[in-house]
Amino acid sequence: MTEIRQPTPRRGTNLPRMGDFNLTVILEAIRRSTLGLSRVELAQIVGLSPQTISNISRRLLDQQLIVEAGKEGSGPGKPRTILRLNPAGMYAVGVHLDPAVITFVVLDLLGDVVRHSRMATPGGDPAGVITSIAGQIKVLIEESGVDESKIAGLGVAVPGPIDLDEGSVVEPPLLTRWNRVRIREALSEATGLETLVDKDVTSAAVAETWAGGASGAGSFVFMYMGTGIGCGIVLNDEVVRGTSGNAGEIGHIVVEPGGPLCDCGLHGCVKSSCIPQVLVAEAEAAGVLDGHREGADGPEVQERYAELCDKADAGDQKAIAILDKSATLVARAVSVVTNTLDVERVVFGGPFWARMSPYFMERVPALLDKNNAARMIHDLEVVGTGVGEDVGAIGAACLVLEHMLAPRAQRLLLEG
Amino acid sequence: MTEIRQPTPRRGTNLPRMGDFNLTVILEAIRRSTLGLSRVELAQIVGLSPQTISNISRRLLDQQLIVEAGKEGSGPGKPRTILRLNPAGMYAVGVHLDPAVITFVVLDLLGDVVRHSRMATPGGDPAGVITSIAGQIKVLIEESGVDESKIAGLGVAVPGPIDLDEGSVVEPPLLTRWNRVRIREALSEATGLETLVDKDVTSAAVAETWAGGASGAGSFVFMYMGTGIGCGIVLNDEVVRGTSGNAGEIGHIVVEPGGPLCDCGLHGCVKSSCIPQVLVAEAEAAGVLDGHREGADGPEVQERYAELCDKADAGDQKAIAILDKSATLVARAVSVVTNTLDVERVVFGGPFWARMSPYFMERVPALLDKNNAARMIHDLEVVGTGVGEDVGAIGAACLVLEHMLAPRAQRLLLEG
DNA sequence: CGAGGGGCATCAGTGACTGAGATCCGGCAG
DNA sequence: CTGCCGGATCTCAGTCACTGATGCCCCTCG
Repeated sequence: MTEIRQPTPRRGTNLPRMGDFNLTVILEAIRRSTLGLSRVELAQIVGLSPQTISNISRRLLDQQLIVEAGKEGSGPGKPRTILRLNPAGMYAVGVHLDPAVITFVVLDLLGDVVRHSRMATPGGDPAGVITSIAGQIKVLIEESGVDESKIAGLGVAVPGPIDLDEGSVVEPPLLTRWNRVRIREALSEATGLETLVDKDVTSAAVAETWAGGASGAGSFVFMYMGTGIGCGIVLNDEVVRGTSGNAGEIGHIVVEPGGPLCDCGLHGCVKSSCIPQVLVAEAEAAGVLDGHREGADGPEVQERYAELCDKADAGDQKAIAILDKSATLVARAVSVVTNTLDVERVVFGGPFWARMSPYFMERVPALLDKNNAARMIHDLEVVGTGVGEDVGAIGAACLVLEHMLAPRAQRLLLEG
Repeated sequence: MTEIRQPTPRRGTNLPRMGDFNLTVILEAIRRSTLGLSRVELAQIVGLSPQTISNISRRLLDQQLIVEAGKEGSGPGKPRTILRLNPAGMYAVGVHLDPAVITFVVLDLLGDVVRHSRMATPGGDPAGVITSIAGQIKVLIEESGVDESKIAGLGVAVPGPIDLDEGSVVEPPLLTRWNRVRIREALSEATGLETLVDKDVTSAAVAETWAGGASGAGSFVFMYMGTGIGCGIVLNDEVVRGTSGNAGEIGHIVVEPGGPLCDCGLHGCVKSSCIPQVLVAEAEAAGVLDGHREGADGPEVQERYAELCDKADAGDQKAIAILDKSATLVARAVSVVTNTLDVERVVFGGPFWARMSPYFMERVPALLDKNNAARMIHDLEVVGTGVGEDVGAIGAACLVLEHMLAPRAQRLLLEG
């Protein structure tokens, strides 16, 4: 128990901040519409006067963030000029540093992938790895052919725990030697790009808000199904990071009575009962998968997990049982989170999601509904993300877009 | 799985909203300072120019929300005029509808209780109960001697689940017959006061932000230890309510492997393992408490629980063991929440807290620290609330103050 | 081909914050 | 006791974002 910190009162706001904020509000409205919006529609939606909309539209057009895209005349009168996002108005680079593989993407303003690449995570010391990453980023940008002045920055998604203030990685379980490595500073210097660092699951949630379409709006939990299982949290369109950027640690929620012993001393935590590595081991023990390969790391687990899913897809009852059980267990953990936060939606995603999706979608929605404390008041949607396997890297790039262009309340406040 | 809702884009902001918001920012800064602040200090803290501070101070003085309270001259130069909250500038009425007892308070602007009263919760139909409540409110206001024009409104804290949009109570487990009762409408009509309804645990968290001093700032979880156990969540000084106002349902977090069977089908949930009723039953079974009284309702449980604590205070090892175990179990649930949200503080409170506090404060901090996923990055404070047993009712009144005077981001946005 | 209607731009007008300078207030040196 | 000085606060324009009124523009329809 430490001394209570001196509270930092919320700071005021002023005219320029207000203007910038309204600009982002309008941009978000355009972004969230599939087909673009006219100025009049925007005025209705955001509640500002048409004049203000016109002025801000002009600023956005000047900045080339939006373009006028044709007219739409339904009845009499002057047809509406449709405003649409200009995909080429801004780009961002995203890197996902995973214990097994590093993924790189260049994203345009729409959140579409312009170019991507991967490399196996080198095992050397962090400094060397960071140099490799910086090199690969340069190559990727060149290959993409994107005007460098249009690149707003670099986002980096890393496994937790992290220190958001420092921009550092703090001893993640599967990345030995990465002890308090200030990756933000290092990559910022090496690439010359404005750099943001965040946790992988948080990045995935941001990806959903930016590139995920309708399911990325409002309040939701993004369940990231990777080598580990974590969640990203978005409440009222704003991502929740927590005091130090470590929100979303759900590995020690107990989901399986009498399950395997976890390093925390309890049995049947998410971390010890439903992560892919455990399921693979279980399948090996049950004879569903042949051979026992110990010390399986990232890519190997993914392969073996795919084998397990293949068997299940082919009708192997034991394989199906393992996947079904994992769905049940994960649903219990999700219920804990959704009941704590009363969100309106759960979005599943991550590198393992595509293969497990049929088994999960069949069971999870009903289980969540059954355990939903607010069942009488509202439904709880369950959807799979539209953002694919690279959600970590895409989310990393979205961190940059979100930071620059999302209407966060924080943007209004004077900094101190 | 339902159709995805049409996203409701964030609405813009304008000049008057900005002015109102800055007013609340300044008020909050003054409120959070113990001894009052001068205009110059305010300018530094909130980041606005001294002129703006002066203008807003004048508005606040005109509204009698603050007063000039003496001068403070340390060196040469004109001494600073200290601005302080005017306790009599605004009042709010709070009601906590608990299954066992209804508590009423009148609060001043500082969050201090001006007057309070209680009544046993009548068993009749809701309409009758609501009439009684309205009557008691009238009496309380008269007795308090407060100028009615200074009463900003009425806050009502109720057990969940609730429907925030409707302002209704939706079938709480211990209040039979309260099925979708629109208590907000009913009490608003009956009393003529602006009325807000919220969940008891959320109200308790709001009480902490308003009347709890330093521990009510920043991001924290308020653990409400009542007949049931729930939590209120505050992130970055703003309370989290969830889609329908039902955030904070943690009753089904599994904390005791092989514990008692819960109605959800699992064993050892918070709800089935650590609520007072269960502990009392356990104590009876272990012979710590004599006699077995079944169907114990609210007040009786509290009495019996107090007896259990008396025994423990007197050194009864079995009683101590029961309380210690409950602390361990609750700590597990708290860890789940704090790791999910990465808050900086846990605040314990509620009607049962005072008695359990020594047993909890001895064990919980260490247990939380051990399980803190962000342990390497920051500490997790554990404190008991300064707001006493009436935290529910006080929080209810604070809902009104918070709604009118807290610098919520929501205040900036145009409504639609 | 003209009327009509809706979209959008222009032009002041309002109001909140800002910067410079004036004013006020108390302590301190002479 | 008096004048000087430093700091806090106020006065007075100035800037800028949003708003309301007005008018131009462009398309459809009769």
